Amino acid sequence: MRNRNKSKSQTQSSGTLARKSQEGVNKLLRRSSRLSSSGKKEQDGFSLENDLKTNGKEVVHTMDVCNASTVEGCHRDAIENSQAKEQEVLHSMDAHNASPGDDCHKDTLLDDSEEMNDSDWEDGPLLKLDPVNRSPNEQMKGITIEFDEPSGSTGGRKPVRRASAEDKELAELVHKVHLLCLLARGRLIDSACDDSLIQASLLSLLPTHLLKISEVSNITANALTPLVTWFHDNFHVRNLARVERSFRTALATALETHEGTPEEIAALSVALFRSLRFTARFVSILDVASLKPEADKYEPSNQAAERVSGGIFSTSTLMVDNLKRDSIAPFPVQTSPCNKKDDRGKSSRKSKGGCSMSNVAQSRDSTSVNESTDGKSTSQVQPDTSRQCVPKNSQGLKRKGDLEFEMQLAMAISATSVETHENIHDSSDGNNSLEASIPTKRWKRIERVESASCSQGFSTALGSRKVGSPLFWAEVYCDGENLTGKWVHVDAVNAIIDGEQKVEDAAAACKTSLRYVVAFAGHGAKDVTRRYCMKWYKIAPKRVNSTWWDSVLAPLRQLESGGTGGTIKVSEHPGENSSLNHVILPEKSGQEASKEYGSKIEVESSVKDSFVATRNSLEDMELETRALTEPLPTNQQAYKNHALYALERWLTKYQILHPKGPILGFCSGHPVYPRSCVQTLKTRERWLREGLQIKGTETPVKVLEQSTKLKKARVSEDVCDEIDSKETIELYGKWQLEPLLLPRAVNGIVPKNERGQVDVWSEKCLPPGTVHIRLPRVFVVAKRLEIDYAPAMVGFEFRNGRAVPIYDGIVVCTEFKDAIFEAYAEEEERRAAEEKKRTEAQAISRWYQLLSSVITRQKLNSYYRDSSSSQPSGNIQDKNIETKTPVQSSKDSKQPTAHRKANNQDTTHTTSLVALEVGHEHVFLTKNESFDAENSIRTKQCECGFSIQVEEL
DNA sequence: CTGCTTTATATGACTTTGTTCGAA
DNA sequence: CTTCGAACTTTGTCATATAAAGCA
Repeated sequence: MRNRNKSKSQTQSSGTLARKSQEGVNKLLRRSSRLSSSGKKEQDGFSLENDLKTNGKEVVHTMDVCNASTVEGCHRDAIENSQAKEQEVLHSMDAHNASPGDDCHKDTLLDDSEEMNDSDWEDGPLLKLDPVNRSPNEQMKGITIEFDEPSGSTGGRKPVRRASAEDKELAELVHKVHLLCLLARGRLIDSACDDSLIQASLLSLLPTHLLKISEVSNITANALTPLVTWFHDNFHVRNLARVERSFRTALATALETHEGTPEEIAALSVALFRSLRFTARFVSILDVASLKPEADKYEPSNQAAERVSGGIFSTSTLMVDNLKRDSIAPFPVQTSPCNKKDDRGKSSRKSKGGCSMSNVAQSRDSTSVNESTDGKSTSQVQPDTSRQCVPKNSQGLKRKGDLEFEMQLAMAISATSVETHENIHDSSDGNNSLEASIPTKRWKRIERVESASCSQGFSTALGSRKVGSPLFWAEVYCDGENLTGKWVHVDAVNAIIDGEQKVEDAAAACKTSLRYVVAFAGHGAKDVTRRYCMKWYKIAPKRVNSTWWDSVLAPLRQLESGGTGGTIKVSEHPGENSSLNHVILPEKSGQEASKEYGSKIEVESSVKDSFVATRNSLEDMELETRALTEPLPTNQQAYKNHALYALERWLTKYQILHPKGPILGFCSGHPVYPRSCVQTLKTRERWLREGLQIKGTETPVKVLEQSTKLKKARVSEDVCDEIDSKETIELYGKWQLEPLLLPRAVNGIVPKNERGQVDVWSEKCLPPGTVHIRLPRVFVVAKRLEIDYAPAMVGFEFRNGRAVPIYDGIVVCTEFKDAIFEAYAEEEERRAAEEKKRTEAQAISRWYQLLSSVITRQKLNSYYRDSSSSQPSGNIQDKNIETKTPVQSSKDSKQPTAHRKANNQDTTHTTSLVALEVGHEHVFLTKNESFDAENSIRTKQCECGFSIQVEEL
């Protein structure tokens, strides 16, 4: 028996073991697949970013590159034991030696394996590929993984693996954390811009004639032009491999050398404006990790590399971080020679791209190190900047990504060249369409050249990189604009003033979306995305839940509005920043105040207060207006989830237009309604849950037909008419409702529903005059007292593919509440007493059983003297159990047995007492044990001869 | 030939009101 | 005899994402 037990438990445990290890391996596989792909990316100069999105733990690893390889190693070791999957894993790990085009193949492989784990695990190794005999050399040659498509790989290409809820949650968390980090970074930069030393140094550099600008009272955007031009001519974006201690020192260095990252240059411009007593903000696109899981999985997301090796903030400023990695990465990633070469070529190309926005200006002054690697492509656009730096690469092997990149670069350059020239001299907004058309044409031309020069075809649909995107700029408050004053976009890096409409296009050209544009000032921040984003419906789904974001920004907004008011303030009332938060009448006082302010700098502090508050609220209004006056999208799909507009055809089953109008416009013939007319409909029962009921006279506004389930019912029941009425779902809208009015409880009778119960979704669902008593077994009391009650259903449980109601307590009339509580207390007391009595009785009976068996045994022993007390039989030793059981010896049999019972697991009764001298402690060594398999009785023996028999269950 | 629209398909999310049998 | 509780079992529908086809 024991043997059987043992083997059984072994099989059981091995069963669970197998399951456990399978789970473990699956997990490892998943992780290693990520690691391997990231490992590959390291070598390609790409990134570990995907890990950020897939596994929380890996976030840690991705934070420093050096760990990654170690981790990979560990995984490898760990996986070594799992025979079946190992090969695949190793193989996929080796994939980083393969060419970059293998992404999808690899994914296919991993996905397949993941899916098969459930069913095929026990069937032995999956020899899809035969990697065992493959020599490392072969792998090093960059042989692509080939497999014979054993499963017929449905659909041919990459199997789409949908993100699970877990993935989404994780992605959202990463997104949020990233946002917070970027906000923090922005505040850091903002406060560095306030540094008086830096501001003073900037002022000292400024030519005298430009200093006068601070005396202009009603500053306009145009008035800023000479200042911005000067700044642009004197400060340049550059690749810099600096190991910066803090941003402030970085900024100081940038100031000293007149060059720095776009971030630094933009920050310097903000500092300059502030030093001239302008109200200026540092504005940044927060280029966060995607909210959707694996959204940029197939992008060659080089930006992610920056997140790892460089700062998180400078995600899209490739040049800086790539260079950094190449030159100063503390733990250079292992790269095979060929890869390395490639990598370098690529990164230099990237770095060139990073500066593209400012290339035009920089080419004037040849400090720019940004060499173009491919004369052909760029020369069309910017002949001056192209110099052959890495000619080999450009002639020889070109990969899809490179071509793509070069095209984008060219595009960006062309876009910049147009914008820059036109904007400096003329800040009107009329030439948008012209500008937009030019890059496209260029692209086409370039593409033609490229495809001609490179025999291999390529797809322009390939993932594109975020290169050279404008990410940082300044906003200066110009009182001279718009009567009331206005925040003016000033991109000193690219010498663009008042080009807020161009930001979106420029960013889009670089595949950066304006999900979050945040302005930093006064240690606070404000979301100004709406100023720059024209197509809100496109970015809205890419942003976090707005309540979360608003709550995060709320305190920062306060600071910001204080800061933007405070900067411009005259120093007479320095302590006023904190008291700026009361909003006074928005528009009128604002205009007055601005006029007053414009006339003279000495203004009364109260007026200033209102002015400041108004400035902030004016901006709010401006942004709000933009939000509400978004142009109608031209494609229908945009209306699907548009926040402002709706098309009837995109409504869901449970939606309706009420009232149906006004019609705001037409989109390919379909009338466009305001989204506010869209009402969500619910069934009577659904509304009940919210404590609402349908007004007596109302008829369902929409009736849906239910299908499959009731067709079956019809077949079985053959009662068509009745079911037909059942087959519809009657929906009602909000406007048809009134607060729930349940029949009042009268005469102690609880009004119940058709099931004889009360659905307690919330307090509102309780009929008036009743209470919900949530106590276990309380219904017994009510029944005993003959009080009318209804079981309270509180929800559903999904069991066996079926919904089962959950009951909790009862609903009774209020007047019985106290009586029930009283009776319940009594009842519980009684029950507890009974329970106690029962347990005691049970204990006594068990003692009785035990003792009588002991006595019986003893009688038998004394009767048949010859039978020995110890019965050695089988010799099975259980090494696992080594018991030292101290047994108080006593002639009274009760105590030791009790003791033994307590000390031995699974013991039901014991026998065989030998009187011993007092004080001896029995020691039961494992080697003295024996086990009778037939009766499953274990006999333990002390050195003194005392033995004890234990029946194992 | 590109880009938009439609359609098909797959998946995730959400839905949600029993029966039978055996032990106490 | 009644009562209680556990086991059984895998539901349908809608929204959404994606690919592919269709179309201008």
